Amino acid sequence: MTIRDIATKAGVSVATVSRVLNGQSGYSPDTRDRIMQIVEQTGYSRNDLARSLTGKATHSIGVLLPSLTSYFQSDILWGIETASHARDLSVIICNTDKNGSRTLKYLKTLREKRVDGVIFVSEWLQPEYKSGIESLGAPVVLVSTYSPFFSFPYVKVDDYQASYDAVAYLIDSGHRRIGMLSGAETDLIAGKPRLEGYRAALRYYGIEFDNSRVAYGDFDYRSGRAAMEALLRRAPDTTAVFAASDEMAVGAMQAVYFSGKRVPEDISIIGYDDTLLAEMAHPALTAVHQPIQKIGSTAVEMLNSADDKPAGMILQHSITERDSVLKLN
Amino acid sequence: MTIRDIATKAGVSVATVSRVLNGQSGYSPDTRDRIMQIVEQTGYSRNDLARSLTGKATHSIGVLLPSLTSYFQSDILWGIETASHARDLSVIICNTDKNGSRTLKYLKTLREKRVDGVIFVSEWLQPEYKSGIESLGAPVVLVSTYSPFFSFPYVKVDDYQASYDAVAYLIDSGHRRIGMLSGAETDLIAGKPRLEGYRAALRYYGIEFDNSRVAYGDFDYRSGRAAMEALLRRAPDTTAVFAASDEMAVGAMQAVYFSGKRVPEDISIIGYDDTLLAEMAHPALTAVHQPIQKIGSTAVEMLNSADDKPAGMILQHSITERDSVLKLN
DNA sequence: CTGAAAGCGCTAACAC
DNA sequence: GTGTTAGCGCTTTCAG
Repeated sequence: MTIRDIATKAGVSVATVSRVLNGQSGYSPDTRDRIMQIVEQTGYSRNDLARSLTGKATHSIGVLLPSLTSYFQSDILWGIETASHARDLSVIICNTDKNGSRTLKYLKTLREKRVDGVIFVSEWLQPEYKSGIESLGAPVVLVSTYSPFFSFPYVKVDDYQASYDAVAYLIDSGHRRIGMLSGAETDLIAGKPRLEGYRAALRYYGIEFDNSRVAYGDFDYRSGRAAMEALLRRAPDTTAVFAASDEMAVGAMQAVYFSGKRVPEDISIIGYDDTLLAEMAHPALTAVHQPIQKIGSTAVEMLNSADDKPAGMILQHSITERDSVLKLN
Repeated sequence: MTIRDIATKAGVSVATVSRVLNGQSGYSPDTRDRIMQIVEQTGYSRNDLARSLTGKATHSIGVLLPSLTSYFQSDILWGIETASHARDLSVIICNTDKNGSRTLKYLKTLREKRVDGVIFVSEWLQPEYKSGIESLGAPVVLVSTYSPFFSFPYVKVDDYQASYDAVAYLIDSGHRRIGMLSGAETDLIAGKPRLEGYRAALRYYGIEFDNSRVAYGDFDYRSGRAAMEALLRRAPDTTAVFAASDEMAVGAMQAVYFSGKRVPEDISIIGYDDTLLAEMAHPALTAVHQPIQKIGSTAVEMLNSADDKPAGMILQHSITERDSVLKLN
């Protein structure tokens, strides 16, 4: 069943059918009704491929993300999907698995599919992606990341400031011997900035930075647990810890329990992201809150705001207080 | 840059270019090299829309799921995405939000995009979807669900048997006063069967079913917590509980803690799914294991195995023992 | 108000 | 081996 079939049945031309189907003008109410009726009866479905081929939009966007299995990624995706659906955009997911060649392949596919835009989530854009991205010929926006090589609009929170605030919160609660479970220092998005924020807060409050109080991981549960074990070993007098992600924080809790200590009585922990995990933890996790879903939906909006996109958009973070931080004062 | 452009540059016809681009036969190595070189230079990218329009596949599938934000859904999606990528299929995600009209709208879009197949994850297929699904004109497979109205192939574990085994495990561990945190009885997929499995196990071991020991929720954390609170109130002498999902189990743990009891010393808990959450829980959660990612990838395989699809595929479940169940014997 | 016709970029006979 | 040509289903001038 094509537009031509229904044109024939209605005794009009394809042009007319196309017009009514697209809500344009230039036909009598009469013919419109006749056409619509036939459309209903026959169960005609327009072919979006043909439609897009004529040079219009494809009504689909691609989302590249390093992983699917964390509440953070899921929530971002939720925000993106919801906003897209509201705009009649289909979203194609691409799990890059932090793999360069996989990413390149996705970029190729996305280009062949002529997507209307692509969103990179938590991805560090390699210079080698340049040609692949440019030839996309579509707008791109960055989520929870940014790039020094590409000047794409981004939407994220201020990692440095958020970390600073988390640590300041710990200090305000009376803690002085504060450790950190950080991402890799080479990670210029979620690693270094958060670590710097931690150091800056210590500095501001006149607390000396002690290298033995920071342990590294890669944001996931297991690495958080391992990092905390190391930290506990190296600096057992630590009374509070700032974890660079909720998952790491939960891993840290586990390590604390197994060391025979308690949270928050012996060790306070503050997380980062404020995902559902923070609520599920026991004790419930105090954490830096990111408006995750909103970050996702904002990205979609930026994709569509043709021109005058801001260079970037920094969304507000905050601290959600729960039960994992002991107030010493 | 189209196939025609590169044909001109190479001094051959579009047909020839198409042939080499698609690895068909019928051209000299010479012309092939010439063409490929021009393709490289110009950075030509084939237009998949045009390609699909000619009646071939669209190389994309749609995945409908009720939610994005649970490890279970994420893992299923991971399995689907990974298997799809290996087959050069793009996956379009559709978050139905358990909403009928949203689902119908997605079905419409998916049809307009002429997807090669669609996968329903954990969705109960409403009769009203019938025309929408049929007019898709594409194969569909069901994941972690099945349908009495539609005879689509499905892939899942045996919910009834898995639940039976979970409860039998509890009984074997010496428990007799066993409760259950169930999904709605009206949920014919993950609700009723699991509840029936629970009852069957009790029956088999000669334990009387006690209605006050079962509380209902909807598989998520909060409902699990609330259900457990109710259960604790109604049947405080319960020594073990089977939760219909890991999330509910974790919610239950929280309720237990707040009631002043401990897991597993006072109350044992066994979960269902065996997601990352089970590992993150404290104590680590013993749970019914489902091969989640494999379920996802298997679904993609079924989509592609043209004919002779099995009516359904029941994957093996097992029990992952951790620390949330106390052995009374 | 409505129709004819020229593509959009590609594939697939069918010729030579 | 290689070229011609007829679509695939739709949008969009350009004419009436």
